Amino acid sequence: MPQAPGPLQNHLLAALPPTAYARIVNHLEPVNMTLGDVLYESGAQMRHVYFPTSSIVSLLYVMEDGASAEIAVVGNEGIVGVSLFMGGETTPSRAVVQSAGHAYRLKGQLLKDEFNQAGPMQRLLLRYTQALLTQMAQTAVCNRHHSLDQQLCRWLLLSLDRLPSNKLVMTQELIANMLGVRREGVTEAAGNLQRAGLIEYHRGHITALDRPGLEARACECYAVVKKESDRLLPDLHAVV
Amino acid sequence: MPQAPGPLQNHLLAALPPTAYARIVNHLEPVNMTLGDVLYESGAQMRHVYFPTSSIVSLLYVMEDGASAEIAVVGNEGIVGVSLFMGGETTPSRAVVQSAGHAYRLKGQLLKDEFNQAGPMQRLLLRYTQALLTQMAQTAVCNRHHSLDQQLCRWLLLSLDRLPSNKLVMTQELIANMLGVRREGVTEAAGNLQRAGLIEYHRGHITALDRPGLEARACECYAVVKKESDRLLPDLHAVV
DNA sequence: CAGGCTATGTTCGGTAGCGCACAGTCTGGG
DNA sequence: CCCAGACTGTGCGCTACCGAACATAGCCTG
Repeated sequence: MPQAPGPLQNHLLAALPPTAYARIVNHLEPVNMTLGDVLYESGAQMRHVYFPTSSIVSLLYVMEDGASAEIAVVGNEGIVGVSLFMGGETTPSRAVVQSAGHAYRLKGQLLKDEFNQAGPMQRLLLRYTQALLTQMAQTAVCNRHHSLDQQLCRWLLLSLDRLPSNKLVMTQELIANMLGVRREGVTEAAGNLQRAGLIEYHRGHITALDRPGLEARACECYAVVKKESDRLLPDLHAVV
Repeated sequence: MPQAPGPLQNHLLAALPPTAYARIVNHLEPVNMTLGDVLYESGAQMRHVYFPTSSIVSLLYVMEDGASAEIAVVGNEGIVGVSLFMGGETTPSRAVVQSAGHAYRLKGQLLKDEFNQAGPMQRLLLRYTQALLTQMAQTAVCNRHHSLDQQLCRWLLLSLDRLPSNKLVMTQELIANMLGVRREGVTEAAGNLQRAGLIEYHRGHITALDRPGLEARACECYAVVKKESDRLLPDLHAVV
């Protein structure tokens, strides 16, 4: 793996004013995020929050019978562990690394202290949480109304938005877990996209070939989430 | 309609310490909520937040083609308009009165001022928002995995929890809009429940006959949301 | 008390996705 | 270099739900 990206690759950290950033920077620990790592288990107490830089984390709900569904996805635009500062301390969902890479983590108490200053960190985190809310809402709508083809496009786009390249490492089996569908269904949908020349699939490696094509094929859900994220979240001014 | 319930019928207002409550009580305006009233349109600026007392409000997402899906439901346990204090000011969803009754509303700026005191009101609203997050997440899961029968049970229970009696006024057509399914599907599912002796249905009037039976027939989603709400939200100590 | 509207019930063909079984095919480790 | 295991592709029958069309029944209003 190449040189670990700096903390400012995370948009939230990058958007903090220097004084706020200075208060926490020495407490940020770099973490290697390996595919499949479980950051939080459902209902478990969280010790840290995570600021992904080059990794992607999925928030999943796992049902009693083992079936699962992705609730939301978090990359370098966000933070994993909102329930810490929202006051609940835990959530009924699980956080799993969906795409390997790096992140910085911060002790929960330090984040809460900073949040409780009611300054820029609080404003930033709350706006991010609202974006997360929109993503969850749109996931619910999408699960209700849209075809697997469309949902796969949405999912690919959400992931691609959080990665520097147009390639992602992800088996159909894992995608099926995220989307809460059968593996065979993903095989078929991915085959459709491949035949349409939108992606190239090869044993756990997906390359997006035609991003506008994917956007055209996705349902409106992707655009809604994207637009709302762009509206709510600050631009990344300082890229280190 | 009988005597309007007092503000303390809303659990959030009731949980405020006297000093915080005193700051806003004179600004609370009673509102009559009629079935179908639209409190907020998607993307519109919100002037007020609403604290339901005896009414229920649905948060809906309406798609480009007119199809809709309920994202979450808010009753006397909560507040309508979280995006105001979360910092986004608007959301892509619509808030519609699903069950007629009363509410108190508060000017947006006053709520924001109180929220920004970073006191009990803030803690309360954030915990409520986390409960809302859980509800949305579970809606997404439920839409993915559960049968219409189960979803209808979940939906009925969520509504019944927010009403004083075991009756609700709601046509199958409206339920279908909420759940994002066909009206005929609701007819069939409701027929199943009626034949099982769980509910009685009569031209827009539903009476729950066997609540434990409904809970047994609902999917785990209802229990998850309920449990998490109970955990996150304060008990209603002062009932006026 | 007639007529119209609203709400509910029923039917029927079509389809997306499920569950299962199994067949290829790539790849890394011994 | 070879084989076990991981990954992907296919083919069934099945079910839940969709879309549309239509039938009935309660309720209100004139």
